[in-house]
Amino acid sequence: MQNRTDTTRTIGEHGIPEPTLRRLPAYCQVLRRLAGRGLKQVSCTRIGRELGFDPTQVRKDLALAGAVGRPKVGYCTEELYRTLENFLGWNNVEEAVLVGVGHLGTALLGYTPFDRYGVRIVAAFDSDPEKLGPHAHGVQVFPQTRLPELLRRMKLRIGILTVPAEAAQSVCDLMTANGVIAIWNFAPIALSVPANVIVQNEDLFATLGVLSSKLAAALRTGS
Amino acid sequence: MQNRTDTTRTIGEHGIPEPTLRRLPAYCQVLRRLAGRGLKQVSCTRIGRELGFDPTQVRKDLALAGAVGRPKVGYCTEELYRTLENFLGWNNVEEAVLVGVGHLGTALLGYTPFDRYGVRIVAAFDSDPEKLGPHAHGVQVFPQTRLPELLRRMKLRIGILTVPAEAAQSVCDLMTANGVIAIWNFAPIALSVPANVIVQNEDLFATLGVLSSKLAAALRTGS
DNA sequence: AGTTTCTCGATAGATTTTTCTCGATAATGG
DNA sequence: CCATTATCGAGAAAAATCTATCGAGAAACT
Ligand SMILES: NC(=O)c1ccc[n+]([C@@H]2O[C@H](COP(=O)([O-])OP(=O)(O)OC[C@H]3O[C@@H](n4cnc5c(N)ncnc54)[C@H](O)[C@@H]3O)[C@@H](O)[C@H]2O)c1
Ligand SMILES: NC(=O)c1ccc[n+]([C@@H]2O[C@H](COP(=O)([O-])OP(=O)(O)OC[C@H]3O[C@@H](n4cnc5c(N)ncnc54)[C@H](O)[C@@H]3O)[C@@H](O)[C@H]2O)c1
Repeated sequence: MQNRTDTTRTIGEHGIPEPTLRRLPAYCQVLRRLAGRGLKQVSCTRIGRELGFDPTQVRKDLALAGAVGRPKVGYCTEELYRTLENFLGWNNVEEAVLVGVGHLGTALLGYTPFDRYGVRIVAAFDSDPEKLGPHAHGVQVFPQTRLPELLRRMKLRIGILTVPAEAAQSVCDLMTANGVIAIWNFAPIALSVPANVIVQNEDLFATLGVLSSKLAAALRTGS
Repeated sequence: MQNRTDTTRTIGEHGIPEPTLRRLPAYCQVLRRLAGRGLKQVSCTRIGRELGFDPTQVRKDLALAGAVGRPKVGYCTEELYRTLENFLGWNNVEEAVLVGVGHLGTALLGYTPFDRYGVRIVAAFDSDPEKLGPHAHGVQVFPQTRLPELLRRMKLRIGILTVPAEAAQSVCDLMTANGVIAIWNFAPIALSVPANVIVQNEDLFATLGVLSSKLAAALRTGS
């Protein structure tokens, strides 16, 4: 089909389709569950049924992540899980910083099984003096003013951003200026960052938008 | 291209591509911001620049949502905003129920500007007696046992699910059995529901997976 | 042992989504 | 008034993604 001079451009280093990438965590969860039930072998058909995905798609996704299976048998549950975990970078946990200990930030700080997902929050910051002090799981909340100093000292590379939208860009700048190269952004705003920095927006309202527009459509049609 | 007997099947009633649907809320946010600055007219180029999207894509998205603009001028900011809001169903706010007043549920209950996004949480439920009573914004937390009764009485159609994964399916069943037809699910598990029920999963770990695998790839390559 | 059945892996086909190109239109500035 | 420029709208092309098909291997059953 496409015989330009240089195909295989996109598949440079981590050139996995993003939709695939977004499905991998779901596979991990299913595998953990099935492994917990003592299932040694697992097939794409099975995984697909659990998640409502097409088996062929599952197979393709797993292949892209580097998994290999055997005909009739499927994949070894444990091995497949480790392959995915390794691919996602979840086997060696990265330490992370969280800025903005409000409603959402507190919820994230309180979420225990985060290190299962490759991230451990080791420090938090807030500009509000009332938020300071030790928090859940012994994570300390520091005053925002100490962010540059501590960030440099601790060499944290992942930043979680849960401040109001107005403050997001300036906090983001502060993070990137002090060594953060990957940002998980919960503020509903597009951040502008240096070229080498990775930003992933957790856009809750995108999901809500899909939900409510589908609902609106269903109500128009249905009754 | 496709001259089957019945084309225009997919474009039945709400046949907008889902990626488009997911971008619409972002356009709303930008428009709100720009309108706040007194901007009467706005172009796709401008919106695209704010969000890092391709202008053509913005134009196509807006067209799909039913917006019309004028050459050289662009769109009327206010009118465009209302068009999108109307398309998303965010102009008439739906009342919603939240089940699971834990870390995440509390954060959502505490989020003031939800009604700007078409949803108002009017009741919450939890199986833990300690969580009962009045909560932020006067939302009452009821015991889980009263869910069927109150759900039927209040005729709520949107359910927000923030219970642990193990409990998610049973709570979901309870919701759908009592009139809920749209579920915003935060539990990391695939729900099975009757055919007419809409489920949107807010899969936080999908985003985190993309982030960490990109970071892992960058670290492998870069340094 | 032979047959059946289930599954992976690869390839090709279909569909969806994004990007590009073009002409028409309206404001702006000489 | 006319050239210029910015913009929408529509349609085509390109790219990405998803789905279907087929062959071969491995286990289970007869
Ligand atoms: N709570 C939710 O359910 C929810 C849902 C969707 C999106 N969000 C988004 O998440 C972000 C946080 O929401 P929230 O409800 O937790 O808000 P919040 O107001 O409860 O918390 C924000 C926190 O950030 C702190 N902060 C403000 N400016 C700061 C600065 N410059 N440096 C450091 N800390 C600063 C505040 O002191 C506060 O503790 C917002 O952008 C919001 O739009 C929240
Ligand atoms: N907190 C986070 O940052 C976070 C992040 C990602 C995903 N999640 C997911 O969101 C969900 C909630 O997380 P959380 O941290 O708020 O958990 P949590 O344990 O703090 O809260 C769960 C709440 O649900 C209630 N509950 C349990 N079973 C119930 C039942 N059958 N009926 C009614 N209520 C019941 C509990 O009493 C508790 O109040 C989980 O599925 C979790 O995996 C949370």
